Amino acid sequence: MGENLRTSVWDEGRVGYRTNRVYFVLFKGDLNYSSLRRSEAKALCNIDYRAPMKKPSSARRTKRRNNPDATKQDILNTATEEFANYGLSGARVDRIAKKMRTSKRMIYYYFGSKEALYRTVLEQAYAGIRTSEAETRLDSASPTEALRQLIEVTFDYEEAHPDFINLVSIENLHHARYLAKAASIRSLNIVIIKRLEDILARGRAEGVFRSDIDALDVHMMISALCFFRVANRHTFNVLFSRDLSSPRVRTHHKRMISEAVLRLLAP
Amino acid sequence: MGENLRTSVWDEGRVGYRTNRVYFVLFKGDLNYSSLRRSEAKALCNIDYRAPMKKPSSARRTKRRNNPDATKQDILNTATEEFANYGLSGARVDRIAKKMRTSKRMIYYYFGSKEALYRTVLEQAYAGIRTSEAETRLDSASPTEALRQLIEVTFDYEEAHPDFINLVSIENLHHARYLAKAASIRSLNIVIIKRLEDILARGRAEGVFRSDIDALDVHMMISALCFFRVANRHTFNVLFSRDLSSPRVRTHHKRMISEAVLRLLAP
DNA sequence: TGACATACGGACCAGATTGTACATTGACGG
DNA sequence: CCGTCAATGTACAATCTGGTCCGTATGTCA
Repeated sequence: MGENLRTSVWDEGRVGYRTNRVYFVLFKGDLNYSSLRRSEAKALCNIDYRAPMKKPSSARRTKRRNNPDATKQDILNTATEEFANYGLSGARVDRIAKKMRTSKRMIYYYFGSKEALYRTVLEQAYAGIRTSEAETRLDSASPTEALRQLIEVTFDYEEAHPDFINLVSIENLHHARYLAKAASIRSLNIVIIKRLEDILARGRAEGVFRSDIDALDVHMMISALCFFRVANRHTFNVLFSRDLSSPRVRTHHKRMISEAVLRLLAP
Repeated sequence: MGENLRTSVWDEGRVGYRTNRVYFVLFKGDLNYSSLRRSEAKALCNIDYRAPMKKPSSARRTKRRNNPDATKQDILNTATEEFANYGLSGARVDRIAKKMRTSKRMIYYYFGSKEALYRTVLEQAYAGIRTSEAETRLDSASPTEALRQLIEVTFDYEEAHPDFINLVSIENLHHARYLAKAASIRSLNIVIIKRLEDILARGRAEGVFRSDIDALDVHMMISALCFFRVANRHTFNVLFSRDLSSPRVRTHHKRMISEAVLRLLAP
């Protein structure tokens, strides 16, 4: 390569960091070309290489406070919003960095890569809904009332967390590849199924629920009805001019969904 | 620009199309830089500009067949798959080009930009499902039977077209921004609502349907239940180990969904 | 107080990706 | 045949973007 290469740099030209000059090189002998790194250029051209290094803009330079936990959570919160809005490929690390109080460097310091950050965001989001469900107590009531309460909790949570809904949609577009790597999530989700099974068993014993529809079916049905309203509200609104997030519609649908599930479960 | 610019080209250098040489330029006076176009370089440097032109690799050079319509449709089909699998930002124009029988150039020739291509793909996909629905005749039967048939048609179509489902999810992540630009789509979708209204009206007249749930509610419910099974099958499978696309589950759910809607509508 | 590990900032690199410049080739009317 | 224009192929160019280099600051423990 060396002998096939010739370089030329302007008079008074310094090839270096933040200089006003830009240099270019020519190759002979093949179709490929490439610009040189500064270090290569330095060696090849024997240029005075002085990195000017900015003066730290003295004025508005607040004292740095080390706070690893806050930094980490700041990154996660900002990233959740970014990934939920733009997807994994659409999300921009630079944009996350700009919105944070810290720098892009820290994303890589704490999470290693964009993909790893996405995975962490996903895990945190799933943990959110499941622990929220787990915290609501509803054992006392009748099976019918317990089920209605469970439905309403799901409805309310999904209404209140469109970011989570988006993340689930996005993850499905990825064939749940990243979710599959988060083993912890699975055990969290078993809980809600166990709970549903419990309610269903009680209802069947009392003769108020049929037995050819199992807990997973019911969970799917509840999820489907609640999820769609949030996930697809934009296309629905564009196509049919009905705003699914308006209070009136929300109240109506909340009752309707409960009723649909309960009616279906009647023997 | 002219006076701030100095150029240099190698001895015996021809700056031109497919030449072995590459030229570089230096700017003075500001931080920006840019390489020159060939044509600019030609003018500025007074270089002998002779485009060498590749010899057409004689051997495997099949005769070109002009076929604009086929080319266009080839692009659209390939792009549909790509966008459905990767989303708008995740899709790669180069990857589409590679899968096609034609070149990337043609995408820009016919569609202008990646985004415009996406918009066309979206319109075509929506047109697909609505015309498919419009083609099924189901006026003869009783309201209950007509509704059941409509549900099953929707169910079957969405099962058979996961690409369409993905595109809808993707479009919702974009807040339906691109769908909103496709005015034609809206009128297509009104048709199915009109049809539902018709069935509901007949059913109410016969006293078999309640009247506090309207066509849009019913459409949402049907869509939600059918859509979720396809859209969220991956996360569902990972979390609960139930394959929603298996024939057994499909049959079960198809019946269950019809029943859920019909039971809800009963007075 | 000073050494060491952890936390941090910002320029900048390298490769990926969209889009374009510029050429040739095919089809078709005259 | 020949001019013209739509259709097509190839090699770039411009830019965007994930990720890293290298240097500095902060805290803490002996």
